[in-house]
Amino acid sequence: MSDILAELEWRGLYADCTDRDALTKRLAEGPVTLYCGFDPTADSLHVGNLVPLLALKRFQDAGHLPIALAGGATGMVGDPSGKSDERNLLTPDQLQHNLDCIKPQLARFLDFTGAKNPARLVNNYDWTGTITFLEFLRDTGKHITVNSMIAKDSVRTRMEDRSTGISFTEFSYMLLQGYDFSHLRKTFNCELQVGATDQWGNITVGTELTRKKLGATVWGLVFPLLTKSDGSKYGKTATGTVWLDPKKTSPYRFYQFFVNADDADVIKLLKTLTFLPQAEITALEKELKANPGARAAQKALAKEMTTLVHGADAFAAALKATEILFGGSLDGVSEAIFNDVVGEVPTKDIEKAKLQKHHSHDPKTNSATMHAIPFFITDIIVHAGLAPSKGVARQDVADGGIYINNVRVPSHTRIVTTDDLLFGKYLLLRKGKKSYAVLTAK
RNA sequence: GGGCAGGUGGCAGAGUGGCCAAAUGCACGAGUCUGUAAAACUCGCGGGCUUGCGCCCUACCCAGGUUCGAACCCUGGCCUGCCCA
Repeated sequence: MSDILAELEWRGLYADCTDRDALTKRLAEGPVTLYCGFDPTADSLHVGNLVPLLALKRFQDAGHLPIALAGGATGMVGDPSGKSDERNLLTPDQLQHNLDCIKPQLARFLDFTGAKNPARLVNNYDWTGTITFLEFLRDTGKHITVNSMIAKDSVRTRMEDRSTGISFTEFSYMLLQGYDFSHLRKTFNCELQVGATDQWGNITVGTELTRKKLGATVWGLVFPLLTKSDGSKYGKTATGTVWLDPKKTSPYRFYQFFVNADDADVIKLLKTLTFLPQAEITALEKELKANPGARAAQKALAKEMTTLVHGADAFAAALKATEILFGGSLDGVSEAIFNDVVGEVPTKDIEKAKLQKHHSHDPKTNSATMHAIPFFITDIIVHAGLAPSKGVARQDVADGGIYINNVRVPSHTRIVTTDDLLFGKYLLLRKGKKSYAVLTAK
């Protein structure tokens, strides 16, 4: 059994542990059952969830038994950790939907079939949902003092915040999560809970509760929050969160997200998010230093992540689309090749009838009055989702940031016609350097 | 239940009767430079119309009111914090 803690530490995944020496010893003795919880706050996991999720896999690969916990109960309450505002409660329907979406995502990365150390997927609603309030107060609440609860960072920051405060509901969250730990210890002999550092307070409630209720020693281990070099949270882009669900974030976008990693972040990301061995990452680090322009590390990262999350085929398709779009001129690109791009980048349909060729293309003559509803470039951009409004689209064109088929659009009075279609049906739009969209004329 | 403070754009935070679509910072978008990087610099950043000057609409918790005119004053709500009971 390899030294998983050392491995995690090298990868920058070790932030803190409730008792490192004891845990190290215990891990060396044999397989340990461990768990990590994921609350169904959205209908998909996102890149930020990957660190703890992949950590479960790392443990499994090292011979331990991971439990992925879907927070059907905790999700009903809302974790105040790291949140500056009280959150709106999700409706039971939303929760159930989110839960249904997240479960397969959790299952995807773990092996449930192995004979030796199969993974488990549980839902804490199954054991929390039936507990009565009084039972909870007597059997669980009694063990934890409010004094210690108030001292937790997640609570204190909210208590110090002059404008929001914290509701009793969210305040109680840590007890619920702590209860999970003791329950899992009792039913599955789960001895370790892992999570991001913002879970530290919740985890220690669990270890304390387990000790007091069961007289058992369990451990907590936390990973650093995934942050960028500037300290901001990772996994958010301009367009929003990078989701694991391909319907919410296409594999192409997913790939692009990682290809765009900063030099300052990419090595850290390789360590924390991939399973690439140490030697390979060290080599990439050297390569990055020697020849940063080649961005080999970013490409390797994007490849690993896309393959891991979406599979080899999706990666191949994303790569192909990338090579075409970022390969320079579109000249000489055949329809067959271009077809590979369609569907990889965001695609929208457009009515071909409305793109009919107009007699005059001269913007100065104000063709708008001569033809029925011509398609101005600004309309097209908004339609394609590259700009939120026509005003912004107009500005983008004025800045020189809009391209049709990789040719810069000179004026927002530019009218789009069937002449612009590639292969008689596609329109390739680009905003800035790297935002692409394809419109398909039908 | 009472007293006090406060609720402004994605966030932070000015403004406290007309000069306010609202300072400043952050975030974000485009441009230049590059390497689909970072930093720097320029421009933009509620919506619509306009080549442009500019024009129109909707906005400063909600609902009313005072006023020629309100984010700003008044009344009544709702929400939050602090203190007292």
